[in-house]
Amino acid sequence: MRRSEIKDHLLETALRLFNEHGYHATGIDLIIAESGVAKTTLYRHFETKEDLILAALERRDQADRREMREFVEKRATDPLERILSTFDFLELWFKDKEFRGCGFMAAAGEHKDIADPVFRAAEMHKRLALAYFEELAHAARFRDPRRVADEINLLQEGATAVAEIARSAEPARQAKRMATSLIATMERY
Amino acid sequence: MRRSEIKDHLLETALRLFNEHGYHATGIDLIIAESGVAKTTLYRHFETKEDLILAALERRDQADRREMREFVEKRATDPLERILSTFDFLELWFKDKEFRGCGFMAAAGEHKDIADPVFRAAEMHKRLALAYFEELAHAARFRDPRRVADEINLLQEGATAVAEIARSAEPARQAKRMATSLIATMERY
DNA sequence: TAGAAACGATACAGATCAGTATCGTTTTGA
DNA sequence: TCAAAACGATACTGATCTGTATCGTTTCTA
Repeated sequence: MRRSEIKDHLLETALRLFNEHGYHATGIDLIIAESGVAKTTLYRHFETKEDLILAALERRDQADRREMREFVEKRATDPLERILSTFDFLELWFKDKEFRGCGFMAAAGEHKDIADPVFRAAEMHKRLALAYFEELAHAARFRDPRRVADEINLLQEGATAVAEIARSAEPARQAKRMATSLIATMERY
Repeated sequence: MRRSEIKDHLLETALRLFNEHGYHATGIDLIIAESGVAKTTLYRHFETKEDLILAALERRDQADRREMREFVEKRATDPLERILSTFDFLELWFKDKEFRGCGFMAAAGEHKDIADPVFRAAEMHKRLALAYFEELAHAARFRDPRRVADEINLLQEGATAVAEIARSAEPARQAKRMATSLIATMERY
C-alpha cells in the first residue's frame, strides 16, 4: 500500500468496524489488526481514538451527502420528484447487507453529552442533511420549504430507525408514501 | 435499604446510568459506586453485565408501556384522540431534562448483531409498542389498523430520533400534526 | 432464637483498553 | 542519491474492564 493511501485505508476500516460493532466496542487493536497497519502508524495519523472517530464521521458525512446528491440528480429532474427520490436512496441503503442503522445516530447514542465533539459531529451531519431537504423544497417552490424539510427529515429518521430494528427496506417505501400524501397538501407558488 | 429492594435499586441505578452514558461506557464499578451496593451483591442478583442490561431493559419496557397506556386512558376516551394523545406522551418525555433518546434504540445501536440478546430485547420492545398502536387503531375502527399503526410508529421513531439530536420537544408536536393529516385520509368503518 | 443466607468491604485475577517507546526497515522527496 | 521521515513490529505502561475469592457482619426465616 502506498503511504498516501494509509490514512484513507484506516478511515475506511474504522468506519466498517464502527458500523459492525459500534464505537466503544471497536478497539484500536481491532482496527490495526483488520487494516494491517501498525499501531504507531495509526497514532501518527490520529492523536487519539476520538480524533479517529471524528475524522471517520467527517469522511462519512461528506460521502453520504455527495452520494445522495448524485443519486437524486440522476434519478429525477422535476423538483418534486427529487424530494421523493431521497426515499429511494434510503431504500437502497437499507437493502445493503451491511446496513446496521445510521452511524451518526449510533455515534450520538454512544456520546450523549451535547458538549461531546462526537455528538456535535453527528448533530452537524443531521443539520446539513436537513439543509439539503430545505434546498430541494425551495427548488420545488413550496411556500414553507422549512416545514417541508422538517417533515421529510422526520420521516427519513423514522424510516431509518424502524429499518435498523426490522432490518427491512419496507420502511423506506412506507415513508415515501407518507411523504407523498403529506406533500400533496402543502402550498406551492 | 431493605434487602428486597436491592435488586430494584440496582436496576434503577443501572437504567439511569445507561441513559446518561450508554451501555458499554457504563462500567459495573460505576453502577456499584452510584448504587452503594457491593459488587458481590450485584453479581449475586445478576450473573453477568449482559443479564443486568437485559433485566434493566425488561423493567423499562414494562414501565414505559404501562405509563403510556395510563397516560392515554386518562387523556382521552375517543379512540381517535387516543391515538393522537400518544404524541403528547412523547412530548412530555422529550421535555424531561434527563431525556437522551430511546434506551432501546441505544441498546440496539450498541448491540447490532440481530442474534445478540440485547438487540432482541430492543426488537421485542418495539414490536410490543407497535402492537399497542395497532390496538388503538383497531379501536378507532380503521379499515387497515396495521397500516395506521405502522405510520404512527414510524412518526414516533422519527420524532424521537430528531428530538435526541435537537434535544427539543418540538418534533413531538410536529409528528402529531403529521399524524393528524395522514390519519384524516384513512378509511374507517 | 439459631442457623442459613445475603450483605458490605476489599483484594485480586486475567483480559483488554488507549496510548507510548524503541528500533530496524522502507519509502519519499529534494 | 542521500537524508529525513514514515513505516512495521513489538514490547511495554498504567488504567480500566468484568468477574471472583475471602471474610466478618447483618438480616431474614423457619
